[in-house]
Amino acid sequence: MRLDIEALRVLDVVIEEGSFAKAAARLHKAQSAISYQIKKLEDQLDVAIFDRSSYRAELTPKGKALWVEGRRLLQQAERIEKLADHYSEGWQPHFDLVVDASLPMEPVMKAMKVLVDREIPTKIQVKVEAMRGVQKRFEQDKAHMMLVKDYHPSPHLKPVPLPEVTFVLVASRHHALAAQDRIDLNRLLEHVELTIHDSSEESTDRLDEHQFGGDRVFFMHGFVSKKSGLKMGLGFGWMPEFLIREELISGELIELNYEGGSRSSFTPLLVYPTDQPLGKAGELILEQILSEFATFKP
Amino acid sequence: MRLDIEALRVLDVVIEEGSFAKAAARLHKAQSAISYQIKKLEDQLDVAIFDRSSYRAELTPKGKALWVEGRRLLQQAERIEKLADHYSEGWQPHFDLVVDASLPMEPVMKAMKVLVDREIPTKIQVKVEAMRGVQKRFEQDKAHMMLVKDYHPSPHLKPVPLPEVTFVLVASRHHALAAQDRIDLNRLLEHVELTIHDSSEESTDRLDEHQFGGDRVFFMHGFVSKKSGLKMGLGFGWMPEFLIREELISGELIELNYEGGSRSSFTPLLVYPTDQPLGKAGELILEQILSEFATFKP
DNA sequence: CCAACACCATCTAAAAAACTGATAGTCTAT
DNA sequence: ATAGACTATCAGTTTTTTAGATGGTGTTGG
Repeated sequence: MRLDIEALRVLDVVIEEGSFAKAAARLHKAQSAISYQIKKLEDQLDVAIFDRSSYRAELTPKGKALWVEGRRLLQQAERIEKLADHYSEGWQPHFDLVVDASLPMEPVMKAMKVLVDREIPTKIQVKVEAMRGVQKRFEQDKAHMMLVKDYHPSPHLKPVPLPEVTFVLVASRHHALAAQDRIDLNRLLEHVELTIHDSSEESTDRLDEHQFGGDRVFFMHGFVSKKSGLKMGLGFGWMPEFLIREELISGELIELNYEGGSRSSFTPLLVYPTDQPLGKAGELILEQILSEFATFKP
Repeated sequence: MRLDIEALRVLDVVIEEGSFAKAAARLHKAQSAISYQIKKLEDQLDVAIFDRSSYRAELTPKGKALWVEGRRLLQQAERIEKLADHYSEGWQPHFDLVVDASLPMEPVMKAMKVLVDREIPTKIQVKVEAMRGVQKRFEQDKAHMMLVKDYHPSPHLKPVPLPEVTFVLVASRHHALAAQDRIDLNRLLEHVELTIHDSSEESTDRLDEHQFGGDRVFFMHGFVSKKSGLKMGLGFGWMPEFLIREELISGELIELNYEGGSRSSFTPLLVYPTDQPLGKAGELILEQILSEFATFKP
């Protein structure tokens, strides 16, 4: 017979109350039951927890050390029970959110902070991916929600529109294209294009709508490195407007005068599966993200 | 009925083995006993841990999360059992050692490091005190050992001599006394004496043997601050030779030419009570400290 | 396609553990 | 001294846990 929790619970109460008898009263048990549990614990651990030589049973140093460890175990037990309670109340253990890198992170972060502050029992994971990698990750991880620029529709997926995001075609002010007027596609293709590396590996064949397909395309690993590549004049490329607002104002990055249009807007979508309920955490996250995006001004 | 460890143990084995039946085999129990324990756990926590809709019982996400928490509880339970085992093997929960500040700490530290490296289950506490504070703390805390310069003998205390420690009467080279020849006591008392504050408060009346009792005595809070006080020329005072060896060689501190003798040696003692066994940890500590002191060359 | 197998739930009876209530011994305080 | 508070222990009862048997369901391999 191995260590069991009940004995530790009894030990804890005995020490708190100061005597077996009082502990029995508090636990609504007979005093003999307390004696039994303590004796059992001592037999199991083969340690004298109480010193019976004096009148009142006194805690030995070893007993005290074991008590301290026992309390840690009881705390862990309570954690588990509380966790299970949360589950019964409709909280899920996990909530996975996949976000397209071209969307502003700030409202997502703010929404997460609100949830963290509320001490939600659900463990929330946010994964940032690019292009087709978003939906791939969403399906692969069986995630609960994604924020995307574009996605493969399905009867099981419900989209909710988010505020528009504008992309601008830019290059460094020192870049050859920066000074040119009425640039056509061929002219553009003579230069290096910077784009984001699709996080779903193999698909080098498919092109994103914000990608021209010239001979020399540099794949960057996120908008942060893409932006610094653009700033150092490595090439030209599309950038979300909210990420380069300052550089456009300061003139560090120049909006290209491209014939096909140097601006392009799209409506990002919040997508979630309808074949399973969002759950308590999901509803909250949905609500928070929508509210944060609604008030978001970059 | 509350959460119990046995159910978590069963859950863990079931998940490891992949099926109720295999878990039953490994635990030398009937398969129905496994079913019972898992069902009980699910009832207690009111959470579906396994999904029985498919052929093999599959762990649900909630079940997995609870399993992870359950394992932490099992680990804590093992900790407790192991701790109790150590106790049965003669290890004590605590070992308190009080050390006089005028003794070299290096061998003590080295001895402690050896014990820590051996991963002794006993929690060792070292407390450094000064003068009469050493024995006071020893008695007050019912410590298991002390390293002292001097102590009140008792039939229950056994002393073991340690290598000699030499005290030197010194002052800064810039101090008025530094240049003087054949200093007598009266001359000495004209100057400020630096000494260590006895850590047993009230006893301002009793003087340590290394204390002259002039009008202006500065009480420092340890040999470190005493040394810096001496170096900045605040006064004169006794210092253990091993602590100021470098300063004596460099001439930063000068050994005073005092009539009564500028050097004084004593034999520090390792003292422990004989009315209770030292225990496994105590024996080891005794052995280590003696060996470290024996080989200690400052 | 079917037979052999592996999986799990459920039932009953039996074993084990935990508890109660009573009693006795010990110590404290008045 | 005596009442009161403390714990150990015992016998008997209740509760929990287990084994063993059975049945339904799904898988696998000839």
